[in-house]
Amino acid sequence: MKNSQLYKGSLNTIIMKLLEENGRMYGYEITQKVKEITKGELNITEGALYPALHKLEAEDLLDVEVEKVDNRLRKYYKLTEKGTKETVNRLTELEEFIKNMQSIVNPKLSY
Amino acid sequence: MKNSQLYKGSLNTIIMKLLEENGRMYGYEITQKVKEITKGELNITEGALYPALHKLEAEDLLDVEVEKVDNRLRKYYKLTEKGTKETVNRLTELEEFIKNMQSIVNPKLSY
DNA sequence: TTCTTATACATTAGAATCTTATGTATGTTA
DNA sequence: TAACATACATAAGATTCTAATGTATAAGAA
Repeated sequence: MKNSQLYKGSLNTIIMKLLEENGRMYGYEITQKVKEITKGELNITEGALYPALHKLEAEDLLDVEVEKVDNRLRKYYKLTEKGTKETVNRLTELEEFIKNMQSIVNPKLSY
Repeated sequence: MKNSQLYKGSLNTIIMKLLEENGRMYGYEITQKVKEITKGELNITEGALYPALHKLEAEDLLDVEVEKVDNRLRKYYKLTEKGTKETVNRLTELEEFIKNMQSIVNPKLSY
């Protein structure tokens, strides 16, 4: 499936929100969770996901713990303290973004 | 003002929706309209706007008419027939996108 | 009168984010 | 035994943007 260009720029916020909600998750789990929530409409590709996780970790927003489950490697990510604080900002930004887009799409209702 | 990364990918949809709403508009007018609707929160830069307009025109989604008003050049853009049809798709995509993002941000309300 | 701000177009270098393709490895199911 | 699922990763190239710069006219302030 091809994702709309609209999703560009929203991946970091999605990752951080899911981690806030679920405590800790590994990469593959995130892709499956997003697929489930959006009923298959949004598929996060590995080429987008893994670099994003690495960058968030480098920015000290995520911590990682490596575990071996069923003889397979898993990297569990969770929000750092800094990441938890930043998630609040990102979610506020997302709400503002959605509100603004709705104002543009449905001007009668909003201004 | 710095726009959130979230807006990345949404400019084409914004332009097309405004043209659907207002018949025809010129570039500068679009930037002012968006600023007004979003109460100053979203500022479209020229470096984003003009290439986007040129691309939409090249894709046969927009038509352009050049006029001189008060001794200043204006390029009025309007949707082509193809552009009008495509706008419906883009707006549907935007609604799906917003719905999906809300499902992720507010799981209790939506799944 | 000169400087700033507003109007109106445009391009370009570089950044950020993504897709598509490819690679490695293990486990499960047809 | 072949396909699919799980689980990580990178890399080339595309797309979309920001920030900077450029041209030109008009209006308003110092």
